[in-house]
Amino acid sequence: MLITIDAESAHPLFEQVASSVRGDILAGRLVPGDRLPTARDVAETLEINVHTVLRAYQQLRDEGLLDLRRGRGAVISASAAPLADLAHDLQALVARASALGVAPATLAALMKETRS
Amino acid sequence: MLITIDAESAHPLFEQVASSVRGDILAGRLVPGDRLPTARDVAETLEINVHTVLRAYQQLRDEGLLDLRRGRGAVISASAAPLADLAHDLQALVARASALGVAPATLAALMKETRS
DNA sequence: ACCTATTTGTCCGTATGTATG
DNA sequence: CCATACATACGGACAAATAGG
Repeated sequence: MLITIDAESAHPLFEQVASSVRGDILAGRLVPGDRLPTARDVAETLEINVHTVLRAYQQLRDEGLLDLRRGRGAVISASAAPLADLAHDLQALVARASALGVAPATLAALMKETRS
Repeated sequence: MLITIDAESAHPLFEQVASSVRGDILAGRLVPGDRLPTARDVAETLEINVHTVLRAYQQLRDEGLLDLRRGRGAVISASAAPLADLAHDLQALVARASALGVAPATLAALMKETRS
């Protein structure tokens, strides 16, 4: 488990932390059940504030990728498993939308309002 | 515009603020284009911290209900665009993901990592 | 059943950055 | 150029759930 950030990046720190974990899940380096280091540990390692890490963790929780429990820590959630497969079709959709001038962010917004 | 909270409630303050605004939108008391009072004003009125209000506002933004702009304030967002065709395939993908136990929010997060 | 340490959750305060008007 | 208002980050404090002794 390696969470990395780039102080020079224009992206917010909390977003970088979330993105780093997300990438590890997509790449299969993190699988359901795996535990992330505690927010405090990550914060100390990266030399950033605990709240910044917690914000990243909570964002991932909102995305359904992380299971957070007080006193227990952060665990990759079960629903994070079949992501690699979906990622392929997702890219196709994004490409198609892009050709229509629809930005990924717009698609993402649409997606949140889509009921299955 | 009246945002109310209950100090005795077990629900978090930021959630109560978000819920209050959400209710007003659902009830039609707030329509697209309407401006919310600034976070600082709400905080002072309710005697809570600005961050607590901002957190509520940002959650509503993540839900697609609010449009936040620096220096301008918080505006109820216009309902989503047409994109009917795209929405159809989108729903199919969401349904497929759902069958795999993957939440829409997870897909939306994935999208951020997808390059077109 | 009790106590303690751990770890996330919330809230407050402060400071600085940045887009808007 | 300047005031406004959201955005991010840091710091501290206490609460609440969990796990372990």
